[in-house]
Amino acid sequence: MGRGKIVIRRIDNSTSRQVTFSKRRNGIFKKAKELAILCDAEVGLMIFSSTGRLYEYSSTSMKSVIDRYGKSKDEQQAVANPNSELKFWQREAASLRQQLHNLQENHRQLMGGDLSGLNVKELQSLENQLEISLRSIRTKKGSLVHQENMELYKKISLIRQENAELYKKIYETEGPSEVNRDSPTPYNFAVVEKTNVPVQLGLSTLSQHSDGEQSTAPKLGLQLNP
Amino acid sequence: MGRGKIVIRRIDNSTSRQVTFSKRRNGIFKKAKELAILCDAEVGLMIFSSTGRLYEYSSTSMKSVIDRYGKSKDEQQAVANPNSELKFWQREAASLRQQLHNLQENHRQLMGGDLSGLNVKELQSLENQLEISLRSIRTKKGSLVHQENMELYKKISLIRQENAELYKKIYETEGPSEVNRDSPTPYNFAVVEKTNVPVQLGLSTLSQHSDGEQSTAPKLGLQLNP
DNA sequence: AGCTATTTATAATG
DNA sequence: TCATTATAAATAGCT
Repeated sequence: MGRGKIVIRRIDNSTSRQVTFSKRRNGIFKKAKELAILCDAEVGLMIFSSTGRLYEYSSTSMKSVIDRYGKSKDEQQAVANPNSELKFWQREAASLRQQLHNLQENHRQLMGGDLSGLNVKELQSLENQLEISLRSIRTKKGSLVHQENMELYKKISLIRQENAELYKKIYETEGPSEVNRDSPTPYNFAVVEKTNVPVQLGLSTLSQHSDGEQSTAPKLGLQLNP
Repeated sequence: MGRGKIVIRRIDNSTSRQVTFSKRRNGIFKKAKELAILCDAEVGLMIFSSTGRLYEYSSTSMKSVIDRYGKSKDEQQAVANPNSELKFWQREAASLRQQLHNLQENHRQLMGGDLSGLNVKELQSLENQLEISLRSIRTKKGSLVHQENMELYKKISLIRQENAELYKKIYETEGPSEVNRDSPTPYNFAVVEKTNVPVQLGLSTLSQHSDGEQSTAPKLGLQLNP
């Protein structure tokens, strides 16, 4: 795959050999990564250049790959080792790995992955499950947003109260001047009643939204920030 | 480098994944051999398939490569120690158990379980994920139901045709009597046109239902059962 | 397991 | 080393 065909034998010219090494090393690393991802494989690749330098790639970690390699080789030799504790742990790991694999498969399917091989009934059940999940998530989110808003209102109320007291101070020391005119209501109670109106709106909006666009809900709290 | 371009992501279909694995494994082994020869490099390549099978290549010997790797990394490989193997498996089991636990937690959360400890943003993300899943499930279900209906209509058409032929026989043997009056149209073609009307309705209903109550959809097929 | 239309890797070159 | 490009090689999608 180049301008000309080459024979696979050692490249004599040292410079060309280096250049080719660099290019092909990148190529094979890319291939290794693709294989690992596409085929869900664990890959370990070690390359020592002719100058002795190490280049490595592993889809997980080289230690894991080498350990697994050693283990795999031991199993292949199948030297009937009567060490029951070792066998116990090996079986334990195999069982756990199986469970993990099953759950991963389930999870992948759930997250919109591979739906082939499911019939209408199974799809209906999946759909129902997801709908139940969605409902409880939305409920939870709604109450969280509500709580968040409540805290924000409380905060606002406190700040307004503080303001009111500051105005009161100014009023007491300077007399009833124009300072009061273009300013918010200095009375805390009235302010609280005012700010409570959007709270009710926010709540009813949330419960209506159980099936549609809801990403605007969190903004309710933010809009009230000074 | 194939009939079509592909995205590098896990291949969902298990059979295709196996086929691709086999092809690409051969490809990468060839590349590794060529690199070793062309560039006078020492190469070690270990690949574990998703089913756990080991495939390996090394230009010298895997032991040599791993030893050299260990030296190069200034790490000692204690795999030879039989006691450490036990520890390895214990660690392996612990790690797998942890992964399993995490995934189970995730799964439970997803299936409408314990949502405490999640903030609004996380809940929103979960909600979005579930909505995507729901959409793809509904699409899949819709097409399955449609297919089912099509088969039922075909069946009905065949039965009506049979009926028509029976009527024809009666007509031919008994002459044009009253038998025909309170009975369905004996002509097959007309019947097929009639039964086609609900097909169109069913289809448009399905596509409109992408966001709302859809559990009635499967009944469309059932209502037509004799 | 083959077969090709395509994509991808890379040898040669600037 | 870097970029370009003509060409060889790999392989995705089929059968």
